[in-house]
Amino acid sequence: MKTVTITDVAKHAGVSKSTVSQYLNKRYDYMAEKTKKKIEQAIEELGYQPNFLARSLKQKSTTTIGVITANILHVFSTQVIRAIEDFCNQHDFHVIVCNADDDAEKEKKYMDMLRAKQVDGIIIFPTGDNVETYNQMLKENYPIVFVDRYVPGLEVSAILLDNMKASTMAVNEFTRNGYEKIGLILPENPELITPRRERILGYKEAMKANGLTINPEYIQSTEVKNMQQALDTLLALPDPPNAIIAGNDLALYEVLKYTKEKEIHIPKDLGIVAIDDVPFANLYYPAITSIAQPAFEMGTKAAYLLFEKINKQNTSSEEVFRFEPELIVRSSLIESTRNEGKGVVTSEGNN
Amino acid sequence: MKTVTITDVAKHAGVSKSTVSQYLNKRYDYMAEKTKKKIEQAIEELGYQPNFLARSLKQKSTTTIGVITANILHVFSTQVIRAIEDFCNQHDFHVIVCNADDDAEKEKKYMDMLRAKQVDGIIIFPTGDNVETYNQMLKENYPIVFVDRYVPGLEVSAILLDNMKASTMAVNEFTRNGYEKIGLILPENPELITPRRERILGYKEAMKANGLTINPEYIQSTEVKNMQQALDTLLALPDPPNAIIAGNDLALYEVLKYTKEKEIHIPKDLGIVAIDDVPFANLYYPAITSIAQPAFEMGTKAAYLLFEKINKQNTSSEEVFRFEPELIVRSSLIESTRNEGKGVVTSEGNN
DNA sequence: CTGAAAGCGCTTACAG
DNA sequence: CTGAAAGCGCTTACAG
Repeated sequence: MKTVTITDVAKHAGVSKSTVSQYLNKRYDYMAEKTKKKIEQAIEELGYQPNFLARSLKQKSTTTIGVITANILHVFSTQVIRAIEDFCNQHDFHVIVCNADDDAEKEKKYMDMLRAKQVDGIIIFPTGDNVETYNQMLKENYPIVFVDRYVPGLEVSAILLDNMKASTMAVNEFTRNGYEKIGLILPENPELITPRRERILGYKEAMKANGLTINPEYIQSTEVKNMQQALDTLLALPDPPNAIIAGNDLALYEVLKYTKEKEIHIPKDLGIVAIDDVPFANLYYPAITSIAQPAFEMGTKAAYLLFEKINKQNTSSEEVFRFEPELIVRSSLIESTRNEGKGVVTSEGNN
Repeated sequence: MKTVTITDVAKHAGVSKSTVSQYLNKRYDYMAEKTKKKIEQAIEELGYQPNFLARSLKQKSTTTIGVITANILHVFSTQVIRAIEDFCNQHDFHVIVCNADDDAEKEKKYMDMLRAKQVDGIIIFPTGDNVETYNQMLKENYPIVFVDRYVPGLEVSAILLDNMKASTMAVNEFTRNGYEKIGLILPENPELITPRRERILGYKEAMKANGLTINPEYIQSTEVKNMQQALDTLLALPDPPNAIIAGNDLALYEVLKYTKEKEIHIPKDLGIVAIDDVPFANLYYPAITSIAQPAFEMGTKAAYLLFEKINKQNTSSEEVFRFEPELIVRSSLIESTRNEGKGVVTSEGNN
């Protein structure tokens, strides 16, 4: 099946390519009705479909963006991508999805190829390990936006959770109910990965603010596959915690797996607060008190920001946007008798 | 920042564009060492990055494919996409992800634009409502593969779960343990959506095969938002089921939400088997007996098949591939004392 | 071993 | 109101 081009249409309709092109781009300003009709008919008869690639080459826009995420299997990433895709679809853009798996080399390969393919911009959950490339894009004024993580020292717009606040909320929810021995478990690499670093920091500060001492052994940052053991260690301490903050969804899975296997009762034996609200937190026995992040708003904002850059509307300096976490009180810790009413305490997102 | 092109490199290196192009495509056969060096250096000095678009226009391949899924938020879709993306990445392809939301118009728009952008092929979870476009692509020999669903009467390669077998397994797991009053709940539109249609069919046949009568009221196929009510209806029946098959992950969420709210005890009051194994099925109290589908293998196979078509290796007729579901026995139904050993009964996927 | 020329399928001033 | 021409940034026979 030979592909039919604009030249074929022009011939068939007895007009020039230019005119057909005008038609396609809806520049009817000075177009005779019958010319329109002729072209319309030629297109119909030949089953012509414009080649977007050729147009992109000329117009220097592919109406396509790239998203480089750590791993699309994480619920948060999926939700962010969904929001981005929705936004893009409304603007007739497409999104190329890439999984960098926290691997700097993969990330670099994706960034390079995506740009070679002339995507109009890239949204990245950065590994943080390709500073040179990030910088190069910045220098070229190539539209990029970071999500979930930022890279210190780089002037890139970033969409982040207020992670300090998230762990503060978690700690406070415990202390408010009389807990003092609060552990924290989350995946490895807190130096590199913004949310992990900040959540640990926020935890520490909140502990201090509550007049509690920080026991370094109470903080377990480790590979997911070692978490069962980390939990063993944590609970075998001479003075073990009676409360645990699951630093993200992966950590929560591991904690629940552990408590189930060891028949540790929540909240009687152990109180739990999870950062990242997963769909089943509400269905669990007991329902898990969580700190939710507004994934959809964050994704939408990222897309919005990228579009501003693409359209050069925002030549202002790069900014960091912090989104508010939301505490969803459920039943995974024992409530002390206290003055405050029971129920959902929320703080609305600002963006 | 003016973008630097192959012409600039040629000038800078003192050679022709053709030679630079040869270099870029690693056709060194007859290239003098010093020519290579000169070009290499010019590229380095200018920070040249080839424009893939221009190449694609000429070579008629974008090394990009499209995936049109119903909704990336569904765990199954996410897993399939992850597998596809992995496969593509290994072959230096990219994937554009689209959410059709079971909306035929959205699907059509995506199909059209994706082709206009000259993607090399498309993997679709079809709505089934764009037969004309599907047919057109087929006629043009445009590479497409269907996943999860197929469209009757269309000769398109499709990757499907053996849905009949999945519900048969679910029914048998119940009957084997003495259950006879088995309900089925799943989302609406069983006429259109293959897995739903087939799961109902498989359920009916398995009931018959077990000598059980089919009570139409036991089958609830309804919008997700009406499922709570459907469950009410189901359990308010004069002779209500004591076992329910959740026809997919969404249905399972609704069932668990319902049982939790109504304080219905699983498995004492109600036995549950879920089709689609969700990550938390294993963590739930009680752990949910599930029929898993091999999402990753299915995604990989879809990508593999599409690549065969793209490379014209597979000009043979279109085929339907059925993947084997796997029964994972857990604790959401009461086991009768019986001869078979307890434990995980699996049937391996074949592909 | 390397270069000139044509071409991929469009768009866009510009001329008439 | 419409067309001829140049150009987007590459690749690819072909000639020398």
